Amino acid sequence: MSQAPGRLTQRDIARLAGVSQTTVSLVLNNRGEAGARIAPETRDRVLQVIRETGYAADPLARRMLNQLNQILGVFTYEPVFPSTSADFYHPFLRGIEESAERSGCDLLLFTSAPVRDGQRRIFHEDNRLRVADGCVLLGREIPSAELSRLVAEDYPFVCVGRRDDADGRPVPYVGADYVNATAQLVERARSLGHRRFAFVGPGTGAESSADRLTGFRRAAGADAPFLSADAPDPAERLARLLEAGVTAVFAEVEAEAVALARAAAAQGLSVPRDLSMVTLGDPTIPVHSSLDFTGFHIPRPQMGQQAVELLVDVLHGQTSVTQRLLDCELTQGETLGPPAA
Amino acid sequence: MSQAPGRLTQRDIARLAGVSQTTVSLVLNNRGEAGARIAPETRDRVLQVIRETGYAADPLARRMLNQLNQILGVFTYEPVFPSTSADFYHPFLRGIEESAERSGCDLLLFTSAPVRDGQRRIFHEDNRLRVADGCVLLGREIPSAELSRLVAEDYPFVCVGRRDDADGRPVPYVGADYVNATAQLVERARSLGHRRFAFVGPGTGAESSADRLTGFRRAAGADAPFLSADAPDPAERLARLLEAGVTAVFAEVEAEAVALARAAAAQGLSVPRDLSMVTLGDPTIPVHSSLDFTGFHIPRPQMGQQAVELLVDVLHGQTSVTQRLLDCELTQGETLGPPAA
DNA sequence: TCCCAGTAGTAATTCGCATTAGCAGCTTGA
DNA sequence: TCAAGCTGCTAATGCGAATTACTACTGGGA
Repeated sequence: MSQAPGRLTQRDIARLAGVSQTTVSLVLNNRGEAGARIAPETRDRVLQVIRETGYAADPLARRMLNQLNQILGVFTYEPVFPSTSADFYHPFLRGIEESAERSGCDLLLFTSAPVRDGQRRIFHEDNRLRVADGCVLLGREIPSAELSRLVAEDYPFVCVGRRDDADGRPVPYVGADYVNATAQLVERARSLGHRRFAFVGPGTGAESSADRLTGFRRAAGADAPFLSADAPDPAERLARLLEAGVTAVFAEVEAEAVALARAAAAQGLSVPRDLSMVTLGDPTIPVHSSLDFTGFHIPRPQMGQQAVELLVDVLHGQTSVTQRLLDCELTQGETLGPPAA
Repeated sequence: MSQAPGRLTQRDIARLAGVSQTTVSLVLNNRGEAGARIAPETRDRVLQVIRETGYAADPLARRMLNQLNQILGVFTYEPVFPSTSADFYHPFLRGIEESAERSGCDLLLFTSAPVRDGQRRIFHEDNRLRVADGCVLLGREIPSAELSRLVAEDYPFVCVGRRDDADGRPVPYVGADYVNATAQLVERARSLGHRRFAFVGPGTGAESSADRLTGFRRAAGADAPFLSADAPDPAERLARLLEAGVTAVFAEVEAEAVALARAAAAQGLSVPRDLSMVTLGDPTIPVHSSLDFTGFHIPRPQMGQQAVELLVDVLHGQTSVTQRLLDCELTQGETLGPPAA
């Protein structure tokens, strides 16, 4: 019915060049020279028509035959261009874009995925994942059901951020080594003389949360206090920490660190003189604070970049290692100092 | 490669239910009741098998039939996710994304377009424009040669931002009415008592520049001073304006307004007491300034949104009006006041 | 003169699904 | 009794591109 006005097909090209559709296809796919049993003269004629018309193969038709289209999908669990959290997601996307450009691929944003229960879902009636050759997945938390299904269907994809196995099968990813970065920060605190550490934050749910807690526990000991930030009042949380004799606090979220620091200031305590404070990664939500926190940087652009590179390798069957962890750079900051004597 | 091994097809379902593929298709598509001449018994049997197997139609195959791929291209003349200028382009893209989501389309970013002469080009060897059903074009300045070719090829596209005709043929766009917004600001200044106005900025090149100058001239008179910001020294430009007796300056670019204001302050002049200053649109480059400029807002998200809507309409042959101008909202600000007596 | 090999192209088929045309078998109606 | 009209299903076709199988032609050697 709704006839696409100008969609050109190989038949059109064939007609214009006075050859068969097969010939057009051969010209396009044996571009090199090997095995192409097409006279140079003919090939040039066909290519000329293609150039003049700007013909490009229908990606759907090609995917029907399991061909690659140089199209990489990008699936985000939040809108790509939001006002909030833009600052956080952007660097990943910048890396993705950069890498896609280098490998000559176009990026397909799956904006068609409808939001359900406040989240986008990959799998829905009419999911168009297969339009892309493969897909990069971006999101703090990715429902494991979706991951399982992707793995089960053998769909080529790479997550940005480490992921747990899905149904016992490894999930391809390029992640940041939060475990190690967190552990290193604890060690740094220890070498400054701290002995009582505490972790404040969710610590569960997303892998990124769990990894930070894991790193903390590894270095601080399994019995070090772990405070989920549920308690409504920062002052109360601070009080509990001080009661426990904690001298160095590791906050998963920068916002929490800021809240605690403020509560401390309200009590006349100063950071880091009376209490050291470390944040575990770049803020997801922009926070206003004059404090230059000690912590680490997440190598976001690199993660995006390498995710695309890995995906391309996977698509070309050029790799068997599908999981990469990148180091985080520790930042000096000014919120970690020796404990009060 | 990416074909899931055990992927079910209607043929499989048909075999399992002991019917033909056609029947399966009919059962699935005439679900309602109209025209479906399938015995309830048969239909139930088919549905049963579908339920048991979890079969889902391949969306690619479906889309093959109704000619539209639901892929909208987005061509930007700069990278989409840069660190600089992100603030300016983002709102457009947010609108585009939002609208694409609503119309169930995916967005294809043409990251594969190579950069030549410091700019991306649509048309290059092997351009993949036609992979998408149509395309949204984003950029301050779009080479008219490219526009001409798009129009000539009858390729469905919509520009964000007004564009001049290409080779005498109208270019589809959703733009902002800079002419009117600028003229209104001049009128506002006039009603405050100003009589000598000046326009500072390129004023030519991109349509967006030209439109502002046009609006300015329309309201201020063709002989009002127009200063291209070429002169290297802001102080010098300021001097020239004051010499000419100008009391209200209309700066195309916020950065220029800031520079002039600074130069004025250096001479002990204050804005708006000694000199009124108006900026014509949101800053393209973030500028640090404590001044809250009088000017207007560009309805960027709306422009992006409507560009997609228009494109979709064009693709469905549902519209003949392919040019839209949106109003800009004037901002009060504090840099426009009555002229010094 | 005939056969084999090589060259340059085309017809036919495939992917998974929707749609159209059509084919049996069973009522009706006159 | 037979054409006309249903009912319930299937064969055939098409979407656009890739691939396989095949054909038509040209030379060269014996």
